[in-house]
Amino acid sequence: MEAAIRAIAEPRRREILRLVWTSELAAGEIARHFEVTRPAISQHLRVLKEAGLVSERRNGTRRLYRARPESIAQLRAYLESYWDENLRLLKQAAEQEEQRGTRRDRRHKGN
Amino acid sequence: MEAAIRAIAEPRRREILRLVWTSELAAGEIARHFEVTRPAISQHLRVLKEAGLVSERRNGTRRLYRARPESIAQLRAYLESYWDENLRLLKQAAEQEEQRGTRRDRRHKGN
DNA sequence: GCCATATGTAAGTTGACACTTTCGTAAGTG
DNA sequence: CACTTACGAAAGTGTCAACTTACATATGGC
Repeated sequence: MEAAIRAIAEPRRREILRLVWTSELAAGEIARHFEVTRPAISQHLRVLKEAGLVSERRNGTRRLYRARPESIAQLRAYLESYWDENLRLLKQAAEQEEQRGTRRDRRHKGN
Repeated sequence: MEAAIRAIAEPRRREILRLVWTSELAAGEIARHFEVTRPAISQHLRVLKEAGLVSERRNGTRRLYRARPESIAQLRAYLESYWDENLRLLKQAAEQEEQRGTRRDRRHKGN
């Protein structure tokens, strides 16, 4: 999961991921979309693969890559839970604040 | 935006962000939650601040940090649109595939 | 078997980055 | 005005990451 976040933090990898989202593409075809050298893309593909975000399939001399929807969904869910958990904490804090407010007059007035 | 993604790709910064999500905290208080030195946290705070994810307010000798919900929401929206846009492309591709399928018998039979 | 095609791997370079230790500085406290 | 507290800034270090240029490897066609 940690690897997945780091993987998509790199803009080029987000683009690659988008490319193989809808169709299986060979490494060379992917590389043709960019201005960097092919090995550079190869390395990005490895990062994406090790993060579980893409799958690789060999066909003849070519290697076909495609996005793995489940792992992507997992990553997405992780981030969602991050935002949501924090939002929950925020709400909770607000409620406790309110609680303290309504209870204030019950405390003995010192303090 | 790019800066924001890179900012939250770092686990420690995600933790910091979570800490200041619900309450404004001084740099020192934040640092106390971690095992690294205070300057290290100070640097993380700067990254978060430059990414717009936290705001800084000075009060006496202290600097109080707190999460900026709007920018966080923006980041979240950016990621959402990334997933959604891709999902849309995926659906579209599937539909076109289906289109091609139903139209196949209308094409003159060669090929 | 020979040659082209498609691709990963290795090694080296450069820059970024997460840290540390040291120093500077501004605000409170006696 | 010293002294402490709360910080960021500067400078140095080790590691990692995104590249590049070779090179190795596997498949397919002739």
